[in-house]
Amino acid sequence: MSGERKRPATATDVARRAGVSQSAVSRAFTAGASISEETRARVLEAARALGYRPNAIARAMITRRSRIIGVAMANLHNLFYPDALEALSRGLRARGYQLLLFTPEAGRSADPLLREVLDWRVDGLILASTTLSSALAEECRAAGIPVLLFNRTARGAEVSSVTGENQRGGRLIAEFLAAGGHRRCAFMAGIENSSTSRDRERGFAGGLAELGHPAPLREVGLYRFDAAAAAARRLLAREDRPDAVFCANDLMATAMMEVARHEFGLRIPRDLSVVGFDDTPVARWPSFSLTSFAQPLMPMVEAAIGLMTELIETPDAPVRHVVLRGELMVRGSARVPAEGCVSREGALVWRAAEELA
Amino acid sequence: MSGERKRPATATDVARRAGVSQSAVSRAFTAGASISEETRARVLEAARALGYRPNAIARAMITRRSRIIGVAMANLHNLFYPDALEALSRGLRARGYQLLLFTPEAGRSADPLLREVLDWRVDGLILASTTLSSALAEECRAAGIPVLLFNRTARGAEVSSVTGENQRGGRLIAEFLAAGGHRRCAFMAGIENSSTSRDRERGFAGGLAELGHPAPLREVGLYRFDAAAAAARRLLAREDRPDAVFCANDLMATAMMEVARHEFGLRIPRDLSVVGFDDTPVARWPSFSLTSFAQPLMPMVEAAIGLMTELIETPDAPVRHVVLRGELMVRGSARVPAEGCVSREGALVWRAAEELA
DNA sequence: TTGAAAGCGTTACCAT
DNA sequence: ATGGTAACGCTTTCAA
Repeated sequence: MSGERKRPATATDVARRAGVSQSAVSRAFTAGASISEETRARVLEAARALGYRPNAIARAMITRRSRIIGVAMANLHNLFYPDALEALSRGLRARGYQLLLFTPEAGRSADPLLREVLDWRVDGLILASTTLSSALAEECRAAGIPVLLFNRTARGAEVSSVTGENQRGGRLIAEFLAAGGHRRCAFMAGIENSSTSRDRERGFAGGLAELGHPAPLREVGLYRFDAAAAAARRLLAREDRPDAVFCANDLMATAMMEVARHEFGLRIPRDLSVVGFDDTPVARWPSFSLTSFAQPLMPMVEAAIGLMTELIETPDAPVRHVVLRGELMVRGSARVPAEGCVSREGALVWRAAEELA
Repeated sequence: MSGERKRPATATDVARRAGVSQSAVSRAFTAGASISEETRARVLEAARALGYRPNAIARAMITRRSRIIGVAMANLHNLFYPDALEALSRGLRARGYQLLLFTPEAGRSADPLLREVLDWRVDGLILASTTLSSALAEECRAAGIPVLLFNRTARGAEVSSVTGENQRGGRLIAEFLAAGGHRRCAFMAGIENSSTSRDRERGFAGGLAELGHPAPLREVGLYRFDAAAAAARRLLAREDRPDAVFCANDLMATAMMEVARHEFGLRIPRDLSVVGFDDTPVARWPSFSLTSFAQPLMPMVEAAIGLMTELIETPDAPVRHVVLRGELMVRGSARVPAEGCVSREGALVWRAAEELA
């Protein structure tokens, strides 16, 4: 026989059992509250006996702080994101926050989802795969709900963000490929209107231009394996096939390598150099040994959590853009220039031109 | 100047503006409530003007149903899980539930985390990477909170679950490798005390035994790339090196292949056959072309959501164990037996012995 | 330090 | 169909 669904004990139940007021129970569970050691002990004992734990919903109701952070994340097949999510989850929880997850679809607007999340009066919003509509951004601002973009920036720049050096990364890769003697570079874009893809491309194309190279060929891989494989086929079938490709993330870079080797019989890096972005675990697999720009994942997550808690505690904190330094991890998927690389902690890293000055 | 953090409009605000009672506002937002079309329209108009949306926290408080499902998931670098998480998130939201994520650490008990999640009076718990302590399982049962294990089972079997055919999968792989003429099989375990690894191993070892094969060699790869690579080195350095390895997930299988090829110079499948489990996207990459047992991810997620909603709505629903059929996708990483494979939807699939009868 | 009482923003149950 | 009122379980005054 089951069905004895007893409703959870409340503070009043505990109060009765401990012979104190319900307020006392509340105080016993509030750090730094004014309560004698003796009554607190009595309360805690009674609570233990009844299996009492304060109802977070009621607490959120009265304090008007939910201690919930809404997190938007999609594109989870790009391993950068699951890792980020796991770290965010742990970090938020360590600071007493819950993580309410929502996963916007690539194509459509995230606004309806966002609204549902806002219904929970979340204390903050971390968006890792969507940008806000400006209408919703304004709504959040007016409601005093901090919004933080993770690994993206907004066009209007009126929302705080934490990112890696997308543009500098692209520029470094341009330098690196140029130094490697490549003459016909290509860029494989991710999702066209994402700030990450745009910034990486801007840095790359800008860097090539400065070095007197022609503008790179260009295809779109949507940050997905299949789309990237199709883009790779188009790129490699051209008369003027590129001798180097920078793919806007590692997943697309692996697709590029797979197609180049198995469908076009190319040898990497002899016939084609491939560079990725994010330095996800697959980049270290021997089959790929992918040269890739490493974003500092854990520092980014730490910064995001720190900034978010600051935004929550300081309502009028100004919009901030935190950019964290990364570096180009040099491996075997792209020709290595004769000089310009340095060894760091057992790994090879491309030394930026500006550092040489 | 900002800082005008106006608190969100309440039902009372809307009522005042619309010239109705606060109860009317509530009814306007409750499907099937007894309210005239006219007042509803007036209310909705006022609500729109004020940007009002019902406070989910207050609603949860009074209805005693949070419409939140707690989801435990870790091991996100195994791509099976991010995909499952994304699907769970979408499916739950489509049914009006929020997803509260928590990510237990591999080693330590999930109980403390679970407690925090229960503080939110979640309507249900889906555990994809942890098993409950029996104490907590009992607590949940008493409190009437449905618990569902996803891709795992509990020892005591007193908790409902949704899984693929782990044991049958292991058995099929044994048959497949035996039919391929292999004589020295090995098994690479995942996390030792996980039901998935145990069941896959039981099926595999049992199948081999029935076919008169010796017990497989055995190493532990913890479901992780690095640990699996280390295990692979131990396995391949042996005098009696195996000629076939079944790895309990795809990630470990790729590690196995990488080590075999790049450190031992082995050719796959000529020198070594490798079989994985989960049929994650990487299995289709040409470099691996991994033979792998496909778990039906989307049906599993659908079943989980369906079962969970049923458990929520039917308090005394009995414990159920849903097992969903999968199949062994045959590719190039393991020797293909002369017969026994059939083509299905353009892919090659191993036909189970029991189907031949 | 303690208890009583007033909310927090809803839904649900009454009457009307 | 509508409005008044009592919860829901807690935190936070305010007196004592």
